[in-house]
Amino acid sequence: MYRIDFSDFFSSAFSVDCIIFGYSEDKIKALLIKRSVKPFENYWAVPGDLVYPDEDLPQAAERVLFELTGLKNVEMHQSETFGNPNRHPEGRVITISYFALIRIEDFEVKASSWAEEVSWVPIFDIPQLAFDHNHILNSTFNLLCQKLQNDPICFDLLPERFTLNEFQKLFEYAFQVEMDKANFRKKIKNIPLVAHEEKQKNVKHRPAKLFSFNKETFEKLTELGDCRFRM
Amino acid sequence: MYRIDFSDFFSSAFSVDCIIFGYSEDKIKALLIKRSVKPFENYWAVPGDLVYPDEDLPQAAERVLFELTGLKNVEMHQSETFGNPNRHPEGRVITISYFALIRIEDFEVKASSWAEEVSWVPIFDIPQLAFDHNHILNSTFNLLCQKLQNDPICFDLLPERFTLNEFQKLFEYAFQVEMDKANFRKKIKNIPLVAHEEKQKNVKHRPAKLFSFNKETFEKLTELGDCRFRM
DNA sequence: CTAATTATTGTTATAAGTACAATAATTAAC
DNA sequence: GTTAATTATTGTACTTATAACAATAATTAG
Repeated sequence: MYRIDFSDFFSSAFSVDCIIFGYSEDKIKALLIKRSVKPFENYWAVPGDLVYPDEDLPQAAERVLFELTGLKNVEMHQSETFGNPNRHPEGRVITISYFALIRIEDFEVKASSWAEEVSWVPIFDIPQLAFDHNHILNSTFNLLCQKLQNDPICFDLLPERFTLNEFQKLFEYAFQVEMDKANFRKKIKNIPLVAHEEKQKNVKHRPAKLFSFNKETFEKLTELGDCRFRM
Repeated sequence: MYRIDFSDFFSSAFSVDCIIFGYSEDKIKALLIKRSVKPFENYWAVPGDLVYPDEDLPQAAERVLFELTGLKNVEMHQSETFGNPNRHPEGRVITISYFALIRIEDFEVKASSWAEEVSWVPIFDIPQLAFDHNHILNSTFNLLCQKLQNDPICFDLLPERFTLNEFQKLFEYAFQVEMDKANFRKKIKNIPLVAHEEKQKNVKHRPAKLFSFNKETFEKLTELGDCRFRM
């Protein structure tokens, strides 16, 4: 027996918002779209849209991201849910935010559907966004920073082959600090990076060696207790 | 201009589920209720219910928790959102889970509304629960373990005055490991605990000194960079 | 007063973190 | 070629943290 009329509650909608992080030119960036529809027409926003009534949330996030930006095959992680009754001017819309980390250079983005433009914007240079998207983005970036400290997800942002300096500068940018090169190398020395013969190109100084990260190797070591990622 | 009929999407409901963690008898426990209504009548479950159409999510979590268990004035934190289209047998219900950490001995819980019974159950002895509540609870406990390692939230579970052994056993239980007493004390020596004259009572051996944790003191030190909680 | 029990503090060795210095490899200018 | 400029990489000395284990201290129960 139900205590109240169940159907009274079916008067809300859900959306997903996708925060896509990338890293280039020593900066962590987020993928934004320019809205061509009301409300907040012509505002920059995080890609997001309503979820179909029978659609699972991660699938919705993938679909919406693809429709607006052309991005597909990116691994999405849930971050936070925003449900203030007034957050959407047209009705009660609760939004579940998802985030992904991608290698900017491996993907091509292209505005489509009601997205007029797409752009990678450095996380510390975000303009005023539609809805409560500044709040959503900030909150998700904080979560990213948490995760950067406890899981080896930085390698999802770095190119497949990277220099130790690119690696270091990712953390310097995220936490807005300067780090000592020698000490950074000591700190990461138990992460099983693969060193390649190949070197950095097109630089006007001594080129740095390139490294890559193998997730499987890392996880094997972690299981044995021989390795733990902590920054 | 909208691209499709906006109102078509308003056909879902949402709920909040409240995971309340406590610590007693050297065990981390979760507060469960026994359902007296369908569906899943007579199953144990996490306290949770539908959100009113104009209600904010944290408020809904507080209200629902109070209605079912009599608990109030607990600080709720959002954890994760579960939206599988089939998770609720009666329709599309997306649930946002919240968790709180309380000192069991400071609160009284009492079943009410459609909760027939309430009980504190050790986290490693949870029975089969209603809906996808086992999944929700496990996932939230994992989140708790993450947070236990990076923030001084263990002191929300411990009594206001605690022994170093109670402190240690909280971590031993959470991570199911044994720790060396002497080394544990060294590890926590930069956490600014207040030592009291008062000692443990009603034990049949040398009583331990009681300590307490001052959040403000801790946060001042943290800002200065003199202190960082990591376990 | 003594045994039992747990609290608390020490010891030693090894590993990690910090600040700074030295050396190595490359390009560009001459 | 030789050299200056630039950045990569490695090293040194000192301080702190971690780990395994041992010793001492305070209390209760008898």
